[in-house]
Amino acid sequence: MENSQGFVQHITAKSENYSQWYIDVILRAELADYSPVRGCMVIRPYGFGIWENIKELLDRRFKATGHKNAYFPLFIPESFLAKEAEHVEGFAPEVAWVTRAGNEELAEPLVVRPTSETIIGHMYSKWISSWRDLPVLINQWANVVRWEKTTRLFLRTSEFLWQEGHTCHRTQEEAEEETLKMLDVYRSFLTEDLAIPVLAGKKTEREKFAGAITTYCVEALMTDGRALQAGTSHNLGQNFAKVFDISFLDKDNQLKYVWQTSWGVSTRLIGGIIMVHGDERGLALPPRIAPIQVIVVPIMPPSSEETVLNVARDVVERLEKICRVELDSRDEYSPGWKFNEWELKGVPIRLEIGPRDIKAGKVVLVRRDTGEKTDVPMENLEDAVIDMLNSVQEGLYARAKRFMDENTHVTNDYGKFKAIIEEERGLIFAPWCGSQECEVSVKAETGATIRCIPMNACSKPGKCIHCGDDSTDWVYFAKAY
RNA sequence: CGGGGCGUAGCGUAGUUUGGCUAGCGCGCCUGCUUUGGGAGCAGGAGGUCGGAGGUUCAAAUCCUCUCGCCCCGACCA
Repeated sequence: MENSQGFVQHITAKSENYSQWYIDVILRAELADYSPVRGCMVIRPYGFGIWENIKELLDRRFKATGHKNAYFPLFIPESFLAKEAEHVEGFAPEVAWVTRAGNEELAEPLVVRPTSETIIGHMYSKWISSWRDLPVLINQWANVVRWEKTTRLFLRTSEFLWQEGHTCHRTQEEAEEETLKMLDVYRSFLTEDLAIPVLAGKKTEREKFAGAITTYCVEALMTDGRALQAGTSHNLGQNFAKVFDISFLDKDNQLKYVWQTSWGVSTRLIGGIIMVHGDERGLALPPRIAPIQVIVVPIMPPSSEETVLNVARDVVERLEKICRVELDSRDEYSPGWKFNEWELKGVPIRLEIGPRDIKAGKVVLVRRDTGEKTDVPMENLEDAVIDMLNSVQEGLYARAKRFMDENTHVTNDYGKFKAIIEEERGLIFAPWCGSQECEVSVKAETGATIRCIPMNACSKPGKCIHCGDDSTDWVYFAKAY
């Protein structure tokens, strides 16, 4: 496939077939590949590099808010999952079972964790006995398994990587505070590090986590106009504390149940990055999480090959101190080929250096988001690279924010609502009466769901988009992944 | 899980309707030479049990049955 500019030849045009474009980008940029096991994917080194950067930056934010990492088992006794009624109902259809080891049937079947509330709850009940043991602030980086009927690379796979935070608190207020704090960690992480603007809000009863009192979320808008749930933070109340008997003696000598939270983001974020920032040329990675931030492409005609390579190596050596840089000195590919390849892979900055530059004492920087080329004197190298990395990070965010703003519609006319969902998609901010009947009907009639009730509630009175009764909230609707 | 489509070399495909000898082409790959500022050129070369299993037939990529996987559109979920 060749687009009008004649650059990218190996990926489907984004404008023609978004789904195929998405898959092509992942496979061609070598982020991931299909595995021999249905619904499972292999995350290749370049894709895993993105995940490693996500982990590092998020982990730093978790540590800064007082959390510590731990690891709980992959296998959970069947009986645990069954203890919380809503929880088991929510997850039962998609759990994988281990019923046999070698030739022996297990006395109690084990489930492969779809999430770890239950086994962590069990452990917490052993560890907590006094108000002095609280709060417990633990996170785990792990894989989980949910047997999915329809899978899509990164967005929904039967096994995926994520982090799940699980905390216990002395009071309801403290748990709510933690839930919102971690939601804000996600919000700031997505906006600052992934350059993805989000809506932060609360899920409706229907959309909330199985077993939670309240689920908060960050929702992002993909460039095809569909919303993606990018992260969730749950206030679990005392639901799990009661069934796993996580209790403590409080200051007033009363035995009380703890108040819990859990929160998570997954490798799905990588799908979000692709669909928010990617373009006709392929991936475009925010510098903060790009495995390679600067790719150095030497232009080396045989006569000056040694000279150019030596200067290029010096440049790499200088840049290694301030960013993630690599040298592409492969001789078997032409410079033009490399330009396209690294653009497809979304590297934020390309640094070109050839005989002409060396003569002039400069290098050429090309930014991925705009394609703009800049000559930079050799002595300003570090400053220019740092400035440009920041500028690309901001540029990607600004572009994504503009897209989200331009694709957020406000209406209380159901006819218009249907037309928007049908024709242009995007987010629709509309009044809602609060009833599940209307929520379900809207979904059945348009395919759109309530993505969230925004945090800073809109107090403007309105009439429900569906039934016309007085609204309780203005909410965001969208078709979602 | 329902409806539709597709599996032929690493990738993209022709051939399948109407069975027939050695399965053709492009890209990529290997070797050599020339090249190098937006996917370089020439020459030579390697690579296939046609997704898998069974069946029909003198003969199967092609027909039949079953099965696995992927994609698209819906229903369900991070």
